[in-house]
Amino acid sequence: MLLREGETPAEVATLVSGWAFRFKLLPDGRRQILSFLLPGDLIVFHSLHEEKLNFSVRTLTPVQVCAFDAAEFRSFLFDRPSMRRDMQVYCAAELTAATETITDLGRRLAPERLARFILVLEARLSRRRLAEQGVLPFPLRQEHLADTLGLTPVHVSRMLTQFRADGIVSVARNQLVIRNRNQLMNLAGMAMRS
Amino acid sequence: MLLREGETPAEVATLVSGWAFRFKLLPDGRRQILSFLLPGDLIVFHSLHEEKLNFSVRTLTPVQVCAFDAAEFRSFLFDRPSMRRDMQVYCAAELTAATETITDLGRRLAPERLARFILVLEARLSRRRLAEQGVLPFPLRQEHLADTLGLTPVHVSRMLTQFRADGIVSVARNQLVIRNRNQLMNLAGMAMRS
DNA sequence: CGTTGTTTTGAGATATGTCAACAGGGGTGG
DNA sequence: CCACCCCTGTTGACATATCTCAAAACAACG
Repeated sequence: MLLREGETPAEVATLVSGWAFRFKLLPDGRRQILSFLLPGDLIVFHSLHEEKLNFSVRTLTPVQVCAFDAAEFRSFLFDRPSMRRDMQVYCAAELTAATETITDLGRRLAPERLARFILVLEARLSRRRLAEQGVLPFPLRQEHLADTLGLTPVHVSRMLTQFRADGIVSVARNQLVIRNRNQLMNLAGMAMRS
Repeated sequence: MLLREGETPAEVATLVSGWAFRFKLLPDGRRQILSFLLPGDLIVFHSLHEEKLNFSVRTLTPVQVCAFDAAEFRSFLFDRPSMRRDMQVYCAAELTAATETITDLGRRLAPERLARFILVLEARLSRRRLAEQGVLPFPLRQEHLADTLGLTPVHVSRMLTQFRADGIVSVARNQLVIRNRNQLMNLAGMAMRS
């Protein structure tokens, strides 16, 4: 466990290696995973300018982080125009991602959500050269998928076995392979317009 | 209709009076409302630093807007430290709101979602002195509620009549009154500690 | 090899969706 | 001022996606 909702961390950190995820816990134990953090991501970016963290963060694999003093980091950002620009872009990107997630959870069915999740994860990993040719590292348990997609672990299991049966993906321990990208994109409602 | 997804608006605007909402439309017609814009809100804040808008915006009531040249506005922001700070705070707030919405859609049942929606709407309106004592202007049709909460209009209707029957709220044309705040907060899972 | 944590499978339950008919309200035109 | 109409909301019967519970099969791991 890296950070707990409600804290005011004195440090800001960057994920150097490994995976983590941001999530919220409801009083009755339900959990919603907000996003996964990959190498290169700023860990508390989302609450950089809030009093208190409004989510928790937890590691998924062993990680290496690189920490900065929070106040120092903020003023550093504040003073450097190029950094400032970067942060704004980063912020816009996060808002865009959140927007997509909201649409997924509010208006898409389970198989659609799963398909999109896989595709956007692959895209993020590819950009970092962590995935090639539809082969991605995949440290998530089905419970993580469930808590990300707003589903139940058993329903995730059923959909994954369905996906496998249809030859769309294969997922072994810690590795996911996209076997039929067309079909996956169809399911995701991402038609290829040439 | 104010703005369409995919556009690159040359102007940035502030909502002076009236209500609008941001939403995404899926190819098959499903719609997800992302947020409502109230007087004082920046209309394209969420895509201020993106190439293209990744959502559409539409008015809910007649509105007055105050427009600025986008490029000018950006450099204005960029140069003024106090403005910059404001934007960062605004951005953090939006991210926090998005986080809540994701949790609502992913992990809460319909009545919970509805209760919370009403309460956070009231809070936003109160801060602007647009609501007093649990009486709020309410220009939404049930279809808007449905598209916000990831539900169906008929299910929203059922829940609202239930809420009314339980004496929790009453909603007439364009006005919603919170009649039993305790019960509403319970439903919302916002227990009052102390 | 046991043990513990994860995934799979099945049967049955439930929240929410669909379809369709009806009711009310408020505008519009005659 | 009335009659009509369209839009929105309501209600009922039924359909379905997803959940729950529980057991069994697997996998990882000491």
